Amino acid sequence: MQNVVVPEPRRRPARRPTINDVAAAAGVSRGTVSRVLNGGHDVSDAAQEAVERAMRKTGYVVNQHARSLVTQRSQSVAFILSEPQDRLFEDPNFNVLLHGCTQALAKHDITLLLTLASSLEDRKRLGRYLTGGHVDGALLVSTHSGNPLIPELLARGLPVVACGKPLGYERRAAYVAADDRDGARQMVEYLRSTGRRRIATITGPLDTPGGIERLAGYREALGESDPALIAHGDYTRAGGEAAMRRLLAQAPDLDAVFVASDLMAAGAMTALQLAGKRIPDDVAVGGFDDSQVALTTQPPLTTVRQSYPRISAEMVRLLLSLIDGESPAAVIVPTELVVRESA
Amino acid sequence: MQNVVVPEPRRRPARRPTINDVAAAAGVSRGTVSRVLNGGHDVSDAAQEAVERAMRKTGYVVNQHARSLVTQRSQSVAFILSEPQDRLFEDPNFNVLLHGCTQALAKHDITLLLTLASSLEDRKRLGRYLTGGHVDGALLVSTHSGNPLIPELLARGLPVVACGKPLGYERRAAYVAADDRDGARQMVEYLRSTGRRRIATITGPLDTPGGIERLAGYREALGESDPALIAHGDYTRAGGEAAMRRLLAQAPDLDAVFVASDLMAAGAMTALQLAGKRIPDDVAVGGFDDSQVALTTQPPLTTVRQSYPRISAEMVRLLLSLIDGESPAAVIVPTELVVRESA
DNA sequence: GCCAAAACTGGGAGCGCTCACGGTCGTTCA
DNA sequence: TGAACGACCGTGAGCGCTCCCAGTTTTGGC
Repeated sequence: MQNVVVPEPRRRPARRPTINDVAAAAGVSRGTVSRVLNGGHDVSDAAQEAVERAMRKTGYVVNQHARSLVTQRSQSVAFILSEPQDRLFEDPNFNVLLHGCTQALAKHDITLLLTLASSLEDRKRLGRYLTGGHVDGALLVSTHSGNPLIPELLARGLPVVACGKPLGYERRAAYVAADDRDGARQMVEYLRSTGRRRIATITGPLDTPGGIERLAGYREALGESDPALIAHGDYTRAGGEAAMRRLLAQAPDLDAVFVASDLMAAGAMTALQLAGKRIPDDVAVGGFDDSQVALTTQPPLTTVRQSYPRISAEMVRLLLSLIDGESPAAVIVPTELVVRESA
Repeated sequence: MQNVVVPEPRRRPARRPTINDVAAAAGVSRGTVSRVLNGGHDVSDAAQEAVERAMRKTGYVVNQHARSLVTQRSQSVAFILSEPQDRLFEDPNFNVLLHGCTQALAKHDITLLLTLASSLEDRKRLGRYLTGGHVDGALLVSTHSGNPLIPELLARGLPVVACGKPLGYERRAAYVAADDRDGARQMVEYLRSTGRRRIATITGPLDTPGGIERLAGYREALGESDPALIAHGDYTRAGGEAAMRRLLAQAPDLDAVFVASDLMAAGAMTALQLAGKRIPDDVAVGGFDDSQVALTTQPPLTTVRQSYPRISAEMVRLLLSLIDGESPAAVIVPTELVVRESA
């Protein structure tokens, strides 16, 4: 007898029940089961109950692919994370944003999917995935400009809502942004109102909306300003510290500094304290974000609050309207000055 | 003239091209286009090129739902985050795990989807989503026992691989776990080898695999042990600090402590230092995880490394084999002692 | 008691794709 | 020369659902 290789018998895992199985079990037609599945209109109580019993008995779960094929809807949207090295995770605000979106979408029975794309290769696959009909729309946090995913999704007609102005696509993509410029203006005006006259700033990277807009707000509030009072940071604590050192060298007489993020502000405070400056007596410090760190600095940080719950709610509202066929819009959410002890 | 409400004209956004459009444009049949889409076997060079040109011209993107409907595959798997308050995000190791899985799946052209489920409501929707055929399988980080999603997914026959022993489902769900017990044993034996005689431990929560197994390893290495040398923590820094204080009260003569996580170990070190103990002179401290914090403590922490890249690779391998019809298996990944200055 | 409207139900068509099958070539080899 | 084969291609069937239309039954108003 030969050693015959039996063609793999791969036990098919017991075919999933379909709508037909349920219909048969309930003694009704496919159509009636479908009606029960979709809200139960025009279904008699008897039929409704028979179907429900049959579904329980057969362990039926609707096949989303079949459904989506005809409805052209997947009842899910993607939250795109496409930064190479994703620091977003570490940002507590990001968590708030994410959960806010999840909750808001849940009200419409839509599942939120987080998708990562670090490498170029990833980004390609993700592009295919997203435009292949898997999701009804996408949310994304736009940080640095030039995210290659945006034009692709836009070209395919996928509804996209960005959090923060999507540099280069402001006209074509919908977005929700905090009123960075106004927040910065408020802060600087507040600093002036407390008698500060040499107000410096540490900006975010100038290829990010927050970097640009907050600087613009600073300039707006100050009229013209001394270039020596401006230093650029990168939204990290260390970056803020380094920028503050540069500022102190360039303009030793500064008496206030508006820093474009709380984390950088924390770094700046360290630099100031190491330089022997008292906060706020010698130098007032203002931050931006009202994140966790604002409460842990010594002294607590005066900052600008952006309401993330509000932002996430608006993002979802916008996305749903896009999915419904509306045209892209921009929503600017107000910011609010939060005065603590650092200024 | 009456004010007639015109039934919403909703401009249909220019029907997406289908495989038939491509076939027509290329002058071939549906079947040939499909073959090109799926690897291009049995397709002449001329046809191949005509189809590719037609796809470019029409801007064709395959409809994943239609494809999935017949293949019963979605080419995507979910990574489930179902902790209510997700601290995982803050854990740098989690990032490594996530990216590792993404990369490993990418090799098979499978997209990884992160899904959140904080509330019960969320969990229900997620259950529906996952079992509705949207994904081919799921990866999950099992922390506390009793995750209600596990039995549901298992019942529906969805392939599931857990990271860490899924308490209560060890037999039915596949999992990959670090060799917690052996790691703990190694650490304690190392502490003994350096002459320590009163070795205490701070455990993780006892409804987590890490909590249980690391304690078991500690006990194994020590034979019997004094209950006064055991305190329970919750994987937080503050929890570690509190547990250390309790230990110092219960057993002031302890000369070493094995802490079940680096973060707790950092807290424990704070408590020790506040109590005037020198590390490692008076008390040696050993951690677990080899996370970022192990390098930032003063002195640097001796700890147990678990290889997250390895774990993620194994998880993906296991999941793919499950999807292929293999039966669940458990993989235990070795752990390794990393000696620094704290012990 | 009659008729129209409302309530409910069944089933055909079709969403966009893959798969299996069978047909048509041109080649090869006895 | 012709049978056998491989390369290539087209087509029907069908995945599991929703949608819609054409019934059939029930209800209500006069």
